[in-house]
Amino acid sequence: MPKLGMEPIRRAALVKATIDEIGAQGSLDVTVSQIARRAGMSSALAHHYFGGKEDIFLAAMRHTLTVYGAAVHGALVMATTPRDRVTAVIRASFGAVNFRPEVVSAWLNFYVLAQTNPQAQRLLVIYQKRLRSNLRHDLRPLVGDRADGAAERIAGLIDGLYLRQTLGTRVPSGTRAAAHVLALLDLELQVVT
Amino acid sequence: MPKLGMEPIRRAALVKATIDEIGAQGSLDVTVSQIARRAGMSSALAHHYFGGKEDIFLAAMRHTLTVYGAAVHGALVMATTPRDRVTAVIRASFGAVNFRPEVVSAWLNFYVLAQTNPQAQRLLVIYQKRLRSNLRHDLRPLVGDRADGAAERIAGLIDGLYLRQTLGTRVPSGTRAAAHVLALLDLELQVVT
DNA sequence: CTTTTTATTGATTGACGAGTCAACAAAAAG
DNA sequence: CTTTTTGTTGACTCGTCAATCAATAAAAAG
Repeated sequence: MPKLGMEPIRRAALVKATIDEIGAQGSLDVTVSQIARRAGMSSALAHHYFGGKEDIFLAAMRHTLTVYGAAVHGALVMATTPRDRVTAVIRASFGAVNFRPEVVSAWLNFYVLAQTNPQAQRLLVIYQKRLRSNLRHDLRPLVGDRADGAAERIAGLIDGLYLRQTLGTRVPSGTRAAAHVLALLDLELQVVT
Repeated sequence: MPKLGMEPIRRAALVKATIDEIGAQGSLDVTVSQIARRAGMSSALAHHYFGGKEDIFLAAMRHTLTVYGAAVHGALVMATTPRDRVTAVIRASFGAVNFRPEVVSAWLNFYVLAQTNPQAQRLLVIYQKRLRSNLRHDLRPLVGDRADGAAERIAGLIDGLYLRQTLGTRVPSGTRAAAHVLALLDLELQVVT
């Protein structure tokens, strides 16, 4: 009983299923069948709407990055001072939407994908550039020409805490992770020059 | 023409080949045949000396961690003051041996392996604990009860810079990466309480 | 010498997975 | 109504790969 206009629905379902499956399985070794089953359709249909497995992966990455970007953007509009803006970026990075274990696990695997897939690499590089650029921009009025280094360290620590999260030894706490980065921000602002 | 006492030689060759192959390919999707070929033997022989693929991976991880640990240890014996010791750990982390692109790429993939393999997870957790413990111990005399947070931040930044390295956009520079972490150390020590 | 132990591989098996295709169903267009 | 477009799948192909095994060869032990 084919209903019309299924394409966007199916694509969205597949993208979500892909992130969930990669996250749940903790690996890129997920079959198209698994993804399709999780999205409630046959693997043939998945191949029909996307060209192949890699295209599905890339769409899932784009979606993840978009969600992340939206969270950051949403937090930024409510911030006024430069310091508030930096804080907003940090908080958004560890917000409930982005810092869920499956999502973090998916991120890790996207880094792996980027090792072999130029498209994936491009996407991650863009994300990195944006994050640093955001931080640098708002740090400039706060610490002047130390902004570059500070942005690099804050961004690096964010990535590092994500990585740590993938080992999932303790219960995930975005709040705690954010606190670590905010402490670093304090340090950067307290500096005696 | 079988020479005797080949076992340790073959095992070592396989371990090295595994790291190289994972690094070169940027993925855990390396076949036993590829590893064996790189190590100059048949895949059957690889299976003979190790139980299976996972055992080969775990041996490669152990080796990587051992090499890293040795580098840190070697740097520590030449350091005297607490600050020198922290600096030594940081420098060793980004030393020429550990910060080669293939090795960093292998590290990334070991994190992925740890998502599904409990043994691999255990190994990485031990590495994390050791690194933090080392840092905490030497930071204590420098910053007192702020040592815990400082160690967490420094360790996190190290991991984050490793992660960044895997995207390999620019030429890898362990020196530059180390400089970032040393700058953070400066901040931690300059703090006004 | 024979027998055992160690080293080694080509060939094979068995499983699994990406991608294709023919065929069927229903809605929209004509 | 017919035809075309859109949605959907089961079955199949083709390739790959981990793991096994039988067979060969040389050294060591007896």
